[in-house]
Amino acid sequence: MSDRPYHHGDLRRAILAAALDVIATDGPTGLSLRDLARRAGVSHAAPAHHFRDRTGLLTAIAAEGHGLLAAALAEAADLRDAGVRYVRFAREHPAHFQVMFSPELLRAADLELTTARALSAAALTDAIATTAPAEDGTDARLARIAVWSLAHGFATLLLGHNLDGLLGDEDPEEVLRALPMVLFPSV
Amino acid sequence: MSDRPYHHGDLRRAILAAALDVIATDGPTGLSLRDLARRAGVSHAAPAHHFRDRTGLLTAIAAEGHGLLAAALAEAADLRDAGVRYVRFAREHPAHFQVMFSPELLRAADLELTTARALSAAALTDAIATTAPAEDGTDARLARIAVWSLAHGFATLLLGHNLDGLLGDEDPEEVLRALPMVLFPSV
DNA sequence: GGGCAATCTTGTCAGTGTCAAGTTGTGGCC
DNA sequence: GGCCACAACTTGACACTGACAAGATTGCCC
Repeated sequence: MSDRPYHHGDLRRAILAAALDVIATDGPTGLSLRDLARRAGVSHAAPAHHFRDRTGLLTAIAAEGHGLLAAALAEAADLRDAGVRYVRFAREHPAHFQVMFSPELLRAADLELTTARALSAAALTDAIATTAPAEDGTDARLARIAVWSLAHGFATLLLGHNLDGLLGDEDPEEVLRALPMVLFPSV
Repeated sequence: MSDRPYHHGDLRRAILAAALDVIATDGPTGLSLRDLARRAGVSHAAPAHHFRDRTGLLTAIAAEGHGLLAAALAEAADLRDAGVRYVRFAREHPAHFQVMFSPELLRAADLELTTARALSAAALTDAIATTAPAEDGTDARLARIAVWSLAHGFATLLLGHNLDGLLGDEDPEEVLRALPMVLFPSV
């Protein structure tokens, strides 16, 4: 309508960026395709061509997120480092993280999503396998559940500002590092 | 409009029940005030009188959830039991749990919500204080973060069906009980 | 029994997601 | 170089939603 060119250039990327921005502050609920279109300076139906659906857009974000997470976990030195990297990912990509674990917003059967998810899952499994072989009879499967649960819970509570009062001005990563030791003797 | 009486009787409770039903399967996104009104057999604007807003309805659910959680945690025998009860609460009240930790859907300043939240927080703190006094220099604050993170992460992943493949047919509560021991030696 | 407040209805408005059909630009193929 | 198929985008429409305003009904309390 204005003096903008008919073709945006990289509308897909622009929409994704705007969506991440909105989700990071207002959550997936605050997302409006028409609003994203306005921000990108295109008509209200333009996003549909790239993502088909609202669900399609969120699914694309989740898939991208799993790719980023897999890359982050691939460089983990040991198991504890994997946990730290997991939380760091959640803090650096809060929108991705939130969407990745909201299954009711995603197209579960999407191929791009399922392969990306398999990738990040494998990265976590690898991090565990390389660090702690089951010398003491510890099940690798249980180890994965334990590390994943601890890191995921910490990250989720952190993003939801549920730990603000508890952490004070401490570095969350340092606190996370200390948690396993705290956990064991007391239980 | 039909032969139903003008006054519903307990519309507030009916709307809440229907909302919990919808959220448990479709998440908070799938919630529609008009749909809830239809289910209860009232006009589309009736719910507003009890909850003011969509946000008001979700805030009421979150407050109720914190009350239920506080009651469940109050009976915890020890710290590990508190974790188990936390996860059990999440499984028995998935809609409450989901809404309670979606701050962007809630009216943060709501009095009923903040007092209920303080109640559940106190219950968790109590469970920790009674069980594990800081004999070995362990910070109670860290213990709370640790137990909360582990239980919260486990519950969240469980509800999101992220552990289905890992758990098999095992009892989630038993697996959770084993996690702290798994966690310590390997990290 | 009369009024009054709580409860519920009807009507309306702007905003949204999605679909269908048309327009405009681009790259490739001869 | 010209043409054509296809991708990218627009316009228009429809049903649905949350929210608001104003009116109707009901039960309760003095």
